[in-house]
Amino acid sequence: MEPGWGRGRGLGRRRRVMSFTQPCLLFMLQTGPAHGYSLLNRLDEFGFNLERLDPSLVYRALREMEDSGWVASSWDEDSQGPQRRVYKILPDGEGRLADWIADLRRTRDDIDRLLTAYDNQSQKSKEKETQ
Amino acid sequence: MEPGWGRGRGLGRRRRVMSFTQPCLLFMLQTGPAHGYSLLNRLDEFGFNLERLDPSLVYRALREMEDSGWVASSWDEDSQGPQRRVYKILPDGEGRLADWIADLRRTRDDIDRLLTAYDNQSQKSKEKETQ
DNA sequence: TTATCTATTGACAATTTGTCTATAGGTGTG
DNA sequence: CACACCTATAGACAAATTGTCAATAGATAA
Repeated sequence: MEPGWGRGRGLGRRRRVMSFTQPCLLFMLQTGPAHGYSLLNRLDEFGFNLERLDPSLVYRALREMEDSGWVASSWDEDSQGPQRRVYKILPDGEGRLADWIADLRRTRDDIDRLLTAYDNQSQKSKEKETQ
Repeated sequence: MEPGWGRGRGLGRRRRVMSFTQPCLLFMLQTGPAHGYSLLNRLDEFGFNLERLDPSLVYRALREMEDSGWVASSWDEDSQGPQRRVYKILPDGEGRLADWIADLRRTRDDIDRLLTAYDNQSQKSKEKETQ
């Protein structure tokens, strides 16, 4: 459905994995509504380094997903402190997530193929050495 | 060594996998010198769709890697048809490839973590349905 | 001579990321 | 109260990466 690493020329234009952030956010939202800040702080579960991750990137990703109709947000009424937006996933978002997951599976398999080839190659050179 | 998906804020700036093209090219060059066109046509082994892949992207990647000192090129003397550049990997390129492979391993593991979580979640919803 | 395949390059637009700054309410401390 | 610090979100703009298209050119086959 979505293109692979093969880009360019007419058809498939966008990269397979739009930075991994949006799929992770969508996945977290599939388990229940949450506001940006808490999502941000749970991204380390997916390999993000929270000290290096600029929060604005997460908020931007959420806004973009809202523009795309994958999530909806509203201001949380009963919250102490500064106002916060609560996001929830929409049906289109669940569909998008399913597509992304399928893409990620292919991506993982592609990476695996290279890793395996590399390991085989290294193995071969090593065997040659000890001949 | 290289940053993860976590971007922004000072330290790790570049994305982990620069589009997958360069690692694949470097890997192929590790098995022996080759010219751009033949490398291009072997990229389908790594999941690229050759019909959609714009050749200019491959040549650009090769030129960038040459600028970085990872590969070296020379014009092939004894070749029929249009002149062609033969690339070979340099020691720095082998080092860079090893780093990329390590990054890709982490990337694959990160993706795997999300896929596993997604599958578990789907499994749970299914079980709930049939209750 | 026209098309097609091999082979490479360059320019420029579009998209995605990265960085930095601004805003603002709440809490705890000296 | 002044100050630091944490929660929470947003906006502007620069930098990097990708995508698209067009140009060039030799060889070969119809």
